[in-house]
Amino acid sequence: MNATADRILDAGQELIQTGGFSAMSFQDIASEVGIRKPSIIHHFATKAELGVAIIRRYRDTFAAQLQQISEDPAKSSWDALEFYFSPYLFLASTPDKVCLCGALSGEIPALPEVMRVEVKQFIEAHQRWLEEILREGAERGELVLIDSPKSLSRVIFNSLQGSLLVRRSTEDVSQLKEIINAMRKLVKSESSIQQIR
Amino acid sequence: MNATADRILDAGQELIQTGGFSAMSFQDIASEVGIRKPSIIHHFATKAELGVAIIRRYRDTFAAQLQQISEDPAKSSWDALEFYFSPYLFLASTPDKVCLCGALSGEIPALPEVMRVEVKQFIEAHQRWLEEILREGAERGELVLIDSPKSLSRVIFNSLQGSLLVRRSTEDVSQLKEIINAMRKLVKSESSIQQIR
DNA sequence: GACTAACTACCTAACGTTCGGTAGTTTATA
DNA sequence: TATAAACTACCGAACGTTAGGTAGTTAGTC
Repeated sequence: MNATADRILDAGQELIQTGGFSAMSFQDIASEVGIRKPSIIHHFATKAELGVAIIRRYRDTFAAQLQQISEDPAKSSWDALEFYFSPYLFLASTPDKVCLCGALSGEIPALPEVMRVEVKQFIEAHQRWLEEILREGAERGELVLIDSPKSLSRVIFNSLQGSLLVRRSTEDVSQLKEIINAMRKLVKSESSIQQIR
Repeated sequence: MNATADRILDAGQELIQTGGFSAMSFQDIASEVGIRKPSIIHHFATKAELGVAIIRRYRDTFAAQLQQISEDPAKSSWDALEFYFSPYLFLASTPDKVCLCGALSGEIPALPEVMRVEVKQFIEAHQRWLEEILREGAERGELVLIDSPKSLSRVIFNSLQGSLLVRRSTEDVSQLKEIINAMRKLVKSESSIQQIR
């Protein structure tokens, strides 16, 4: 059984990923957790503070997993890339969940300043990490890139975020899988000499 | 001098593209247009109705431009593609404007049902159009695709939407230009045999 | 008895929306 | 052609609801 603070974070994150930060209310969280609205304020003084706590927890968890993969010599660049894809594939299987940073990026203008810097750092970390995987993979000959690691990492990250975003409108679950397959081709040597139709 | 209804649509669209539909209030629009809040209701009975009108106008304008290009025999697939990129490049030059359908996709769960179907149709139209350009370009030998027209159109559309979204966090204006350059490479023959580092 | 976690009750501000009404213009009819 | 009816564009005031947040109080634990 989790502590109340954790359950508040869980419920809050879920609500942000499904409906956004603005649409998430203390009342929603309270109903979900089974406590009263002001009890949340007891744990997180303001909505902004709660938002920051949710981002930091998510980012730290993710960063720890990424580092673990990076440091494991048995894991190839392919493994790292597939690991990076896995949470997106999970999100694609849900009806309307998106990546936390994608959800928050969409409403940056409405966010308090303290949260904006957190989101920015989170996204930059993602892109740096992806770029590093691609660079290493290319150096070790495991990947053959069709463009520079920096450009490709931007393409991959932005397409994934875009797919999750757009899927909520189209309700087309397969689109993200399609994108990921396309991304796999972009870092594989075969596709770069094969010309399709 | 535009009619009041048009000026309401203009102000509303601007507000959605910079801050989102939820954050847009009748009061904001009224202040911008220079009328009082209830006067907006005289032209658009509900916020949802206003939202629908904004999407339809945007979509119709865009569709007309696209059709014009498609029917012009002097325009190549390249021209059509570059035309498709141009509004994104314009948006990238603004501080925080995103594509209307991107902005709305991000808050689909918060939108009234009547607006959701409009957004969905809009996005599907975009993707169909892009796919058609790619297919024709490949058939006429003007483009050499690294993947199927359908997959590639998804990659292009989602990357563009994702870039606009993410740019608001990173404040990195160059990223969208970078993406568009990468997209150009994906449909050019040279890049598909050239392997970069 | 101090501290923590939860509670009830309440606040202010903002939201979309409704209501009743005022000008000014257009249309229909006697 | 004068007059009445209807319509267009807008307004101020208020509604019910919801939001984030505050104050003060109670129950349980070390």
